[in-house]
Order: sequence, then C-alpha cells, then structure tokens
Amino acid sequence: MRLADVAAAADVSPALASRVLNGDLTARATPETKQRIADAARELGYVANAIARQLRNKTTGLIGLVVHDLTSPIYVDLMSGARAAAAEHGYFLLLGDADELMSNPQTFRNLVAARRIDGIVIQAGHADFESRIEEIARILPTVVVNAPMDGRAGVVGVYPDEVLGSRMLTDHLLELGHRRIAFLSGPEDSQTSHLRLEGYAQALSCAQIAFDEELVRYGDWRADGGESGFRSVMDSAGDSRPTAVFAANTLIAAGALSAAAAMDISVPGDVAVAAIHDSWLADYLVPSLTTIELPLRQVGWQAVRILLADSVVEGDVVVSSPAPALHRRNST
Amino acid sequence: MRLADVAAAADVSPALASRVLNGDLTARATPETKQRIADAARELGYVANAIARQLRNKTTGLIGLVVHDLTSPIYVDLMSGARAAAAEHGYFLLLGDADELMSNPQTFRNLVAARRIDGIVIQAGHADFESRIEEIARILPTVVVNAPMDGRAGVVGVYPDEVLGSRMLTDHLLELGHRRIAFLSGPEDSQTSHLRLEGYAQALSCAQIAFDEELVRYGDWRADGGESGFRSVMDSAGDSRPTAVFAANTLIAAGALSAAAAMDISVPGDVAVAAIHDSWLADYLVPSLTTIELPLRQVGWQAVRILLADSVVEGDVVVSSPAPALHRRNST
DNA sequence: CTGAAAGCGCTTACAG
DNA sequence: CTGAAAGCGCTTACAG
Repeated sequence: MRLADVAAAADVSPALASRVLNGDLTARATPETKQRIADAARELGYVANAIARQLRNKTTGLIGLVVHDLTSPIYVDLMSGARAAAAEHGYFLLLGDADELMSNPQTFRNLVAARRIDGIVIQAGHADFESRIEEIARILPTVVVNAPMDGRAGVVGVYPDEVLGSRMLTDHLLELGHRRIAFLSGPEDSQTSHLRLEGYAQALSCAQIAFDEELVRYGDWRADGGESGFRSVMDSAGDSRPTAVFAANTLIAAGALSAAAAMDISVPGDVAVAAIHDSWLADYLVPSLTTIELPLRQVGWQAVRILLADSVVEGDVVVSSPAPALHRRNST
Repeated sequence: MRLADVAAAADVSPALASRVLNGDLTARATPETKQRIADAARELGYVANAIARQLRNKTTGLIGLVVHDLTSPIYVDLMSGARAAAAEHGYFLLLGDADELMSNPQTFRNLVAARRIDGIVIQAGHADFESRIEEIARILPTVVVNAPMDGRAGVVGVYPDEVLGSRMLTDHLLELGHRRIAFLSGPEDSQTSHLRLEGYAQALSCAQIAFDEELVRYGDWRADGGESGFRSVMDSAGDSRPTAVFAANTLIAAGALSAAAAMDISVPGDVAVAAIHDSWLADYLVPSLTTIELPLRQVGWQAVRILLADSVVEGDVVVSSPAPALHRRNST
C-alpha cells in the first residue's frame, strides 16, 4: 500500500495526497478533494512508509541508547525516563551495548557512521571511552549520561549531582555519630567512583575527620564486590573497625548486608550501612536500606529532551538534574 | 559522504563502487580497480547510508522488542538475550512499551504499520492483547514471548515450560514435608498466573493433596502484592495456616519475606518460601531465596533467532526452551 | 570488465 | 487549486 495507490484511488496526484495527508497548509485543496484523499487513505489502511520518509526528510525518529549493563537494576530508571521522553516526541529508542560499541568497529559503523539514528545517549564512565565518544560526537548529536566529560568539546553531559549526593549520605552517617565510615567503591578507574569518593571525602573534611585510605575498598559495581569489600574492611581489628559503611551503589550494599548476616554482624546494631541509588529493592532488603535517591529517571528524560530540543545546547555545557534525596530506612 | 563521492574519487561509476564495496561476486573488476575503490572509500571514511539501503533492500536491520515493564528486574535477562542474538546478526533492537503499543493507535502506526522494523518480539500475557497481536502479525513477522498464544494463527510463541517449573517448585516443597502450601499469584487475568497455578495444582494432585482455593492470593507481580498476600494468607488461624509459600515471582517473594520479618515469622523456621524466577537478587535477600530458574535469556535469544532465521517456523507452532532448574537456598 | 538507467516510497520547490 | 519533476542515497537487472 503506497501513497501512489491512495492518490490513484482519490484521483489526485501523489504530491497532493502527500500534502493533504501531512496537513500541509500551503495545500489549499477543496474540502471535497481533501475528503476524498482522507477516505481513500483510511479505506486502504494507508500509513506512510517510515523508511522512505526517513530518506527524504533526513531524520530517522530514532535515538540510540547505549548502556553498559542491561542487566543492572541501577539503570532501569534511566532507560525508562529516556523511553518516555522519546515516546512523547514519537521517537523510538534503539538499544546498544556500550562495550560493544566501543570495541567493535563494525557496530560503530552500522550504528553511528551509517546514520541509523538522529542522536545518541551514551552511558560513559570509563576514561578509555572518551576519545571514542568524541569521534561519535563529530558525527551525531551526543549526550553522555552519568558522568561528566570534562572539557570535551561538543559533548553534552547530563548527570545527577554525585558529589552532593555522596556528601548527603556521609553527613547522614556523621549525624548518627559515626566517625569511622568505610567506603565500598566501584572500580578504581570509574569516573563515578571518583565523584562519590570525592563527596564522601568532602563531608569528612567538613566534619574535621581525616580521610583514611584504609577504609576504602574498590570492587565492581555488583553485589559480590560489596560482599568481599565488606569482609575485608571488617577484618580490621578492634577500634579501627568501621562503625558504618558507605556503599557506592545498592548492589554493593546488598552484598555488604549479606556478608554482615553471614558474619553475624548486626545492621544497624554493630555497623550501619547506607548506599547511593534508591530502588524498590532498598525496601525489601533486610534490614531495609537507607539510600540516596539520584534522579536517574530525569537524567534519562533530560538527555533525550536535549537531543530532541530545537534549542541546541552550546558546546560542552553540562546539565544538572534535581537534587538527590535521602531515604532513611532501617539500616542506619 | 555519499557513494557517488567514492565513485568519483576512484573514477568509476557508483554502480561498480557499490558492487565492489559489497563484495558482489558478479562484479569481476580488475584488482587495480577494486583497490582504487577500496582506497577511496577508506580515505573518505565512507560508510553506506543505512536508510537508503533500507529503502532499496526492504529490510531495516531492526527488531522491535516490546515489553510490559522496563523497570522489572524479571525481564532483564529476556532483553539481554534478545539483544545478544540481534547483535550477532548485525541487527539492533528497538524498544517499545507493550501497553502503549496496544492502546495508542499512533504508536501502532508509527512502529508497525510504517514498517519501521523487520519483525517484533512481544511480551504478551494479557488476554485483551491477543487480537491486537494478531493484527500485528498480519503485518510483521511476530513472536510472542512468555505466554503461549493458544491457537492464534501466524503467531509463534516462545516461552519456558511454566507448568513444569511450577511443578518442580511445588514438588520441592512437598518433599520437605509441607502439606499446606499457599500460592501468591500474579494478576488473575494473566496467562502466566494461570500456568503457574496449573503446575502447582498438578503437583498437589499427584501428591493426593486437595487443591484449596483459600490458600491462593492474587496480586500484581510486584513486591507489595507479595506483602499483602502473605499477610492475608497468614491470617488464617491455627492449623489451617500454611507452612510454605509458593511465590509466583521473585518480587512477590521479596514482599513476602519482608512481611514475614515484620510479623516476626521465621523463614524457613515457621514458613518456607520459594519462588519462580532466579536472579542475582535471590542470593541477597534474607534469607536467600530458593527459586526455579526459567531460561529467560534463551527465550529472548530464541525469539530473535526465529525472526532472523531463513527457516520459517510454520503457523502457530510453539517453541519451548531448556528445562527450568531448581536453585535451593536458605528460604526452604 | 564496466556503466546507464530504473526504482525503492516518499516530499517539496517550482510552475501554472 | 493541483501536478510534473527532481531528488534523498543506495542497488541491481540489463546491456554492451
């Protein structure tokens, strides 16, 4: 079913049919003609072919969403925010894997260089990706989420205020009287790890507490990293043992809680645990987990909005989202 | 950078450039000519425009993946399996929301009728979607995942053996000596709920235990449904109280465990809890959760493979995946 | 061994 | 008020 069929059925040219169906105001067809065209289109069940339109209009209606780990419960909010913003504009999201995009030139060509999408939202974070992202940004409108791209031209970054969130979480533990607070981090080479550690260090500094590297453990972002980090940091003898644990994300906290249970360490009795990232999960861990909610849904939303907005964001301007919020639960 | 530019730089026709670049064997160009074309393409950084190719070749390289709830931790495996299968064929996944696709004619047109994708994987489950899905299947190759489409022509279904999985979970509880096993279900109108209840009922029947409707509670698929279901079913006085709980998914189980903790009911001491669906989460609940692992990654994988396979699956043939597996943990 | 031409299905400047 | 024509960027049957 092509436009030509509709035009033939309505006895007009394809040009006029196209104009009327698209509500082109310059097309001042008679009401009867318009009606004939509309009727023909409806009867034939005509819907314009998206591909032909894309070629002609040089716009695909597609935004690439490229994330690290589809299976992480952390980023579902980001995805759903991005999807909602796209849907509002009649756009769809095309799913990509960050590691594959960065390492496989074939994928890069097929997605980016082939101009399959109008813009791309990339979850950055690893330093080695930066030059790749610059390359992408030379071809497509690009927004990086969840980590700032410091000083990289042409790339807009959208991310929550990580430092503030981490300060808030640390302040909460300080207010509860904790003075030795362990920090269970993500990977050492992650930008996000740095920012969260930075917020933690700032809060300690304000409270006149010396930063102690012995209290920091790096891991991956997953639960097993939290488990081993917790065990390791709780091995410290006697007084040097921390009385609270700052988990750099909810999965790490889940691992820490699990290790605590196995070690017969009571939470929050013996040690308090709190984490960055809120999710439904926090309510159903035992004990329920005190968290900082980062506005990840808005980050995803905003990233797509920037790509679709007529208003172009200048240079490497960095956009920030709503403030983090503390959710106090039973783990502290 | 268009093909015409490459052709001009190599001093050949676009036709020949296209053939050589695509490795067309009928194009028996001289090695020198081939080299010139390849060099020109490389120097100019040429990559064929995907949209033009799509229009000409009538294939988009895109598969629609339409799910109910992006934020559910249950379906991440399905998504990642589907993505991996697509990537292996150079395909990308286009993300859709099931409720939106079913209820918004605009979305239906823009995605399906406009032929934006080569095929679609839909997570079905609600009966009201069936006619809509048939409509889609008339336009696009369609695979339904996670629930069979009984007797609907032209729709292939890929799903795990729900009944077997539920029997296995029930049998596990029976083997532990439980005789009164509550069933915390998903929504009453869900096909998946029915299948799981069916497996549960079959296992009871084999063990000569009468099915007792008083032990069944319906809810949504989320944790709060599990929480209220658990509270309600444990309200039964004395001997009629269940000694075990079958949770129809992991989130429901999380809610049940949380309710148990709040009610000072020990798990597995006072009541055993087990659930359908395995995920990393099961290890980090307290107590860790006994589950049945359904091969959801393979379901996603297989669904995409069927769409991309040259071998067409006939009619409404239904494809089944690897057998479910029991993961015994501390909750039983 | 290589090219001219047609066409995928649309949209829009130009013309009348 | 409406249409003929060109063109988006590719590929491939046809021709030589």
